[in-house]
Amino acid sequence: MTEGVDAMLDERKLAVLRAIVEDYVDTEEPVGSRALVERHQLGVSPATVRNDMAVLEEEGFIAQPHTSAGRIPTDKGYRLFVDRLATIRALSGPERRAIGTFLDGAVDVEDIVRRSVRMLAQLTHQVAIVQYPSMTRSTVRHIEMVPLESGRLLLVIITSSGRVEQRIVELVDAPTEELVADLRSRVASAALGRRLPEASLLLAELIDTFGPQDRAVVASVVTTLTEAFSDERSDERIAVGGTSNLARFGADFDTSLRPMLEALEEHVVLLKLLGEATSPSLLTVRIGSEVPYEELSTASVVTTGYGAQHEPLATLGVVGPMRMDYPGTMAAVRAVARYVGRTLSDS
Amino acid sequence: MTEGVDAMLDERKLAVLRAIVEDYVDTEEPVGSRALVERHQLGVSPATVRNDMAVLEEEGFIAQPHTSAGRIPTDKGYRLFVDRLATIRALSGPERRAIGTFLDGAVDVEDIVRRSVRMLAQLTHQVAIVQYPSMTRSTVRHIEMVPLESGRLLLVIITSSGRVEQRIVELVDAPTEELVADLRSRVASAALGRRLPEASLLLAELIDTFGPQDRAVVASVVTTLTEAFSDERSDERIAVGGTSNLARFGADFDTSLRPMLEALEEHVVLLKLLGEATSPSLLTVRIGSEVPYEELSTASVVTTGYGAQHEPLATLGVVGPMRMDYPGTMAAVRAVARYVGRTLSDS
DNA sequence: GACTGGCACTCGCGGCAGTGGAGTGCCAAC
DNA sequence: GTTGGCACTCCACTGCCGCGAGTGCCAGTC
Repeated sequence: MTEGVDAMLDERKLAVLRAIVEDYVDTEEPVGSRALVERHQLGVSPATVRNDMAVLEEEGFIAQPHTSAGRIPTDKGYRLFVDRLATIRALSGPERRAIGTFLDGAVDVEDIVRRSVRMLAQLTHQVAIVQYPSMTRSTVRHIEMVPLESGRLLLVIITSSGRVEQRIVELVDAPTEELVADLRSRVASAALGRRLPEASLLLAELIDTFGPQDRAVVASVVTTLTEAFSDERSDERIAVGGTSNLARFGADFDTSLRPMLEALEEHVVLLKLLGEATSPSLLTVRIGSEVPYEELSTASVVTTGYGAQHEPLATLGVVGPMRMDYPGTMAAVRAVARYVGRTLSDS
Repeated sequence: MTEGVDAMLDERKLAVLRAIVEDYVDTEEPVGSRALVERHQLGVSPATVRNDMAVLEEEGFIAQPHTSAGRIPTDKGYRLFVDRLATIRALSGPERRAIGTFLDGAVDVEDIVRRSVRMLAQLTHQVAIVQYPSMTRSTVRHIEMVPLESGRLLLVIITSSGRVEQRIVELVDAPTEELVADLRSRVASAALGRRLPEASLLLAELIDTFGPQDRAVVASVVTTLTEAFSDERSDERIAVGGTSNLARFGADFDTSLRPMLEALEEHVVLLKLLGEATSPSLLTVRIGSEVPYEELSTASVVTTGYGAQHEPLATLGVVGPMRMDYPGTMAAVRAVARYVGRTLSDS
């Protein structure tokens, strides 16, 4: 496939494609052969460029909206551009510093997510989506177990993603102090540092290691913990920002923007979208028809996982028009993901 | 003022105004005299209606987009309609049941707010805004105080709004069991059932009632509780839904919708908007220029407080085009507020 | 005096033809 | 392989015209 492209398209044709993508992203208008040679140092005449364009069109990388118009890139054209022609532009120093200082001010997970959505939308001028750190992919950092009055037991779980959950277990009769102490230490050694699903499994095995008279208590506690671990609600949560940037689509509101706004409110759809990225930790770019949702098939989606050292906790990214500044957007998404990951593991 | 209106406008002119508002809301088009007499039983001819319309226009209740067009209501016209001509239409049985069952499924405050935003947007086909229950306006329902190992003390606070907060106090040396028991009961009697700011004051007074050797401990605990009580972050939070209903504005995207979308993302602005309602517990309707924000001055805002028995915890409402179904919207907002209040105090 | 039918007038909107210009494809020449 | 030239296409824009909805006014009627 790649050889095919190389055989078909020489260096200059690729340069023409790159120039077309760049100009079109810039001007939002179909770009013609004359404008191309004027704005770029291609060293050839418009006529030559026209010949190249004819080939590029035949191969499906560019298209004409109508006969007497310039060319615009197709999905396939953008794909080639992203894969082989674009270099991810590093963010400017001020931009990087802005991300850092803005995220450093965050006080908790909620705040980090909100700030990063805002940051991402601002940097890319597109719609930003940030998934809350996933419970199932984070690890158990701390478990507190405190007897309250009248046989109730308070459980507090702190995860590596900074989330704090508390549960209260109602027990038929109050456990002895020794039992609680024993349970506490055994639960700790079974769960601490482990991923939530794994911890659940180990905790389940714990029940049988207790004497029969204690099993009822242990079972309730374990069940409650397991429930808290697998609490899907926290995996379902998502923050969206910068929807006013939908204006960049420039299209007709009712036919194009409205369905998108609706899709963006359907967090279930967005979660699937984020979850379907090919590689959870790498930067994924899906362009136009590659986006697996009808409503967003005129858009492109740039996502990446975030979290500590290649252990993605969740995904974030942006949704924007196919005609977007891919190098800049990819750089911004990657940078924000890194900072968020760092901020989360620091706190 | 009211006498002025009554003197100026007889019964039929008011009926004409009502008919114009209703038809315009329905059809989205300027309404002419012929259409009016056809759709309503006014018992007079178009010519007569035209005379009435001329008076209504002179008084500023209706206007013509251009000479040869029908009339549309002005801000002032809608105001009169809402104040004197509209009767709040009760919701249908199925609608009411839908609210009830949908909100009953909620598991916590977060969920209640999310569900009510969705519900409100769906019922009104407008942009729904729900403020999270205010900490400062809710009361202390329960305080748990549990000594942990190594001189740490776990505090759990449950408020009337269903919110659960926990804090851990680090103490230089571990308090005796008696002290904790004493503190627990005195804190409870000072704070339980009281509003958070009030409770803070009473707790502060508590410090001096303890012996000097215990004051350091008591002071730390009270400080932590007070901090938790006045946690402003929870007062700042807001949920927005149904933004795709902005399509109902039908106006040009860039000039009108875009600024609105931006305003709706500025939760600070929205919080002010909700906070500025004339009466916190009553239904407030602000129309067009009455809305205190430039970006939303082509919109109307319907809000009301919610919470248990006339003790508003926070505010919710909708933002929609001036041309909205006021009776229906007002009914929906009021109904959802009631159900949310009930659900919160139940849980 | 209030209401009505008739009538002239206004003005936005949709359809239509004409024009200009941007851009192309092709071809012959270098 | 590249280039300049040229004929061709087709969209965007403009001005024009006729239609129809709606009005305001006036004279006539109950």
